[in-house]
Amino acid sequence: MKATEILKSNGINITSQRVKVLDYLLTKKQHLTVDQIYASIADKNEIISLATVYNVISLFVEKGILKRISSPEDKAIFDVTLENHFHFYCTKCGSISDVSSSFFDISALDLMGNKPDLFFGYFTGTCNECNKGVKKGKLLNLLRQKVKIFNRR
Amino acid sequence: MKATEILKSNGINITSQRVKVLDYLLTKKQHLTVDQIYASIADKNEIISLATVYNVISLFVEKGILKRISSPEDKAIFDVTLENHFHFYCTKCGSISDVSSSFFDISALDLMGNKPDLFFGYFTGTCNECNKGVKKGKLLNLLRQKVKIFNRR
DNA sequence: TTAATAATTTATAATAATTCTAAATTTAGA
DNA sequence: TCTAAATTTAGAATTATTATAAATTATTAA
Repeated sequence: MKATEILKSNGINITSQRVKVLDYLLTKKQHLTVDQIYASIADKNEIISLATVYNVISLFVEKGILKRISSPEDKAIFDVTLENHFHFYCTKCGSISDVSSSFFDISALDLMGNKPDLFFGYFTGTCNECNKGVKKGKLLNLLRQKVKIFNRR
Repeated sequence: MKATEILKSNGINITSQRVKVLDYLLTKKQHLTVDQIYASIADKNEIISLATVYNVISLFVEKGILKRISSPEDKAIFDVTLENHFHFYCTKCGSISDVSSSFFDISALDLMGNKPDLFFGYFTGTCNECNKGVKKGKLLNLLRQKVKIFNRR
C-alpha cells in the first residue's frame, strides 16, 4: 500500500512532509529513532524541519500507524505496526533483532485480572549469532559502525 | 537485610549517601524515578546532591541491586531486584501494577535461538479494578494526586 | 476566483532528564 | 598519620523533546 493511501485510510490530510516521512518508514519499517528519520530525509536534500518530524511521528502514533517501543537506550524508537512482535537486545554485541509473537499470545493471558492488549518492551540476553561462538552479531555491528563513520565524511 | 550488609555483599564501599539511597529504596522498593528518590531524601533535610543520586543509582544497576525498567513515560524508573515480575500499565486509569512472573518462565524460552535472561517492559490494557466496572484504579489515582498536591503546600 | 479560515510547517526558544567536569571532600591502606 | 584512590559535589554542558508564535499552505464559503 502506498503512503498516500495509508494516510487517507487513516483520515490524515496529505502533505509532502507526511508522505516523505511515511515513505521512509515503509522502506525501513523498524527500530527507528527520530533523528535517524530526520537525517535520512535531510540527506536527500529534501527540506523538512525536525519539529515537523516530531509532529508527524506523534500523529502517526496517535493514529496507530507507528508504535513507540522501549529501547535499552534513552531515545524513543518506533516501529511500523505491521504485526505484533518482540525485540531482543543482545548484551554481547548490542544488536536488536525481532522475535515472532507466536511464542505467546498476549491477548490470551489473564494477568491477575488485568487484560493486556499490548506489550512494550524487550528481552535481553545473548543472541543467536553470539551463541554460535563466532560473534557474527558483533562483527556485523562493527561493520555497520564503520560504514556509518565512512558515510559521514 | 540491612543496607550496609547489602552494600558489603555486593562489594560496594559504604558511604552515607549510598546508605541513604538504599535505605529509601528498601522502604519503597519499586517504580521509582530519580527525582522521587532525590526529593525524598532532600525532604528530610539530608544533604545529598542530585549528581550523587545518579551516580549511586547507576552503580546499583551495574551491581544488580536495581533494575532499570521501561515506563510509558520518558523517565527511567527503577525497581529493587527482589524477584522477577512484570508491570502492567492501565490505559484507563494510568495505574502501574505488578504481575507475578510465574505466568511464564523467561529462561525456558528459546526465542529463535536467542537466549533471554532478562525482560524489560510492560503490558498495557485495562486493569483488574477498571474491569470490575467501578474504576477503583482511577479513583485511587486521583486520590494519590490530591495527596501529592496537598503535600506540596 | 477570491477572501476568510483552518491546518500545517517552521525556526527558535524553553524545558527536562541525564552526563560531564574539575575541584573539594572523604575514605582506605600503608 | 600520611598519601593515594575513591567519592561527592555544584554547576556547566549535552541531548531529546515540547512549546511558541510567526509564516506558509490548504480548504472552505461566498
